[in-house]
Amino acid sequence: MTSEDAKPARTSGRPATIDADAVAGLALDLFAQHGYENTSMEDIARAAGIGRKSLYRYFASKADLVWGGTEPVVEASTLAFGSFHRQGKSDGDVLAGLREAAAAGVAAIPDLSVTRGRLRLIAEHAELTSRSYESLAPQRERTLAFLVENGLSGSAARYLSAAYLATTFEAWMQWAAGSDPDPVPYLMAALEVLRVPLGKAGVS
Amino acid sequence: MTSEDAKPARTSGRPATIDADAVAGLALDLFAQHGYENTSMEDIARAAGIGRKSLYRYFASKADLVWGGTEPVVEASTLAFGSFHRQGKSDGDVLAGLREAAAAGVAAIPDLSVTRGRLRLIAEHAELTSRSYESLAPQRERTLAFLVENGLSGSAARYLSAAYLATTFEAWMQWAAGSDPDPVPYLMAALEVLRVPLGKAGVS
DNA sequence: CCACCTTATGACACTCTGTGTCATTATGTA
DNA sequence: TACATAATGACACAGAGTGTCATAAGGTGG
Repeated sequence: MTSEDAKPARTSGRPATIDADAVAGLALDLFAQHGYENTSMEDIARAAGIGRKSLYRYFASKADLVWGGTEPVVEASTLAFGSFHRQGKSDGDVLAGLREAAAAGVAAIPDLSVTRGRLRLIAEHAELTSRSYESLAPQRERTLAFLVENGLSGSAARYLSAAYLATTFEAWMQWAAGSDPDPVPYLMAALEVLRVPLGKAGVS
Repeated sequence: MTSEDAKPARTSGRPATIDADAVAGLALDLFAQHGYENTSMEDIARAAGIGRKSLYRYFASKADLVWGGTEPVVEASTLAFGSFHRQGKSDGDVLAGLREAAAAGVAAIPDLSVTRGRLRLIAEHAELTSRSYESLAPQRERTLAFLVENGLSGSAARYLSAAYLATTFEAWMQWAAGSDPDPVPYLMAALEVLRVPLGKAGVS
């Protein structure tokens, strides 16, 4: 999400002058100040000193301004899946892998208070809460792949990954609603409701 | 959702001339024929022979035309929770209650093929899939209440109900994607990934 | 130092969703 | 027949999101 990585360092052409992260932060401020629906994309663009169309070039939708910052968490969870597998624990409890992934996501967040603000904003607006399904789609795929790699059948993996996404999201929301500094206990409690169905090793 | 119940039988005033169910059915036909996003509310209104504003009086949003028909399922599940409790099995496995509720929802559907079409449409459009969070909100509350009444702690109930909603939704989507007539096996398989966390009876 | 090329930028116009207002119409009741 | 009630739709509006296109700005090669 940060504006400097990913981009393969172009050799020519006009360089970007807009700092996407700064604009997103500014938008969050405006949302906190005037309310989400009372702040139009036009308002945000004007406050950022850019055109509305330019704003849309960096953020595909208004919701992206809020959800955009969650991508690093997904990325970190993905990496945790990778290392879990490589450590050769794959014959063990895949739930341990899910726990590790959830905790790794937490560790990837530089400033939890910003995340709390973001999640509270999401909780307050159904339009944003709904977006969780789409925003977590990459994580759903990664989780599914991890579970299948570790011996679960396709359908069991699908249901377990759906449950994993839903419970961890709910855990984050519960954490955000309160004032506890550490979200990990919430995540661990949430994952307590999951189990690996019997006869998991159907393949290979 | 049907246009005749719920309404407390007014004593005077002009009676409604619009059949909401018929309009929703017509909209589904148009969506199937021209695609969801290629069909505007204006198109639907025109095809139904009514004004766009009147259409919005019956359906708060375009998504409601698709999701509206799922309310009976939620209602039936709710009733199943009630009877489960009254049968005095509440000291037993609450997961059995969830299974009963899921199955009861299936039994409440008059024509499964219509539901399959609806769910396929939902699956194809992220905009509609997202809506599941909002559309299932009543069911989330009912499930939460059921679990709490049966001795789960607030947080465990919250996580379990989130997982219940997510897995059953995923089960419905899996069923809709295929051609099996009965969704129940999908639902039962999905619920296999759930468990009641230890120390559930923390209250009362 | 200049020409060129690539890309960011924003002005303009447009469609569609969703909402609010308000006059009109139709129907059952007194 | 008058009245109250509620459905209906015409009109107008804000805002999200998209497409097109001319222009500006900086780097690269001559």
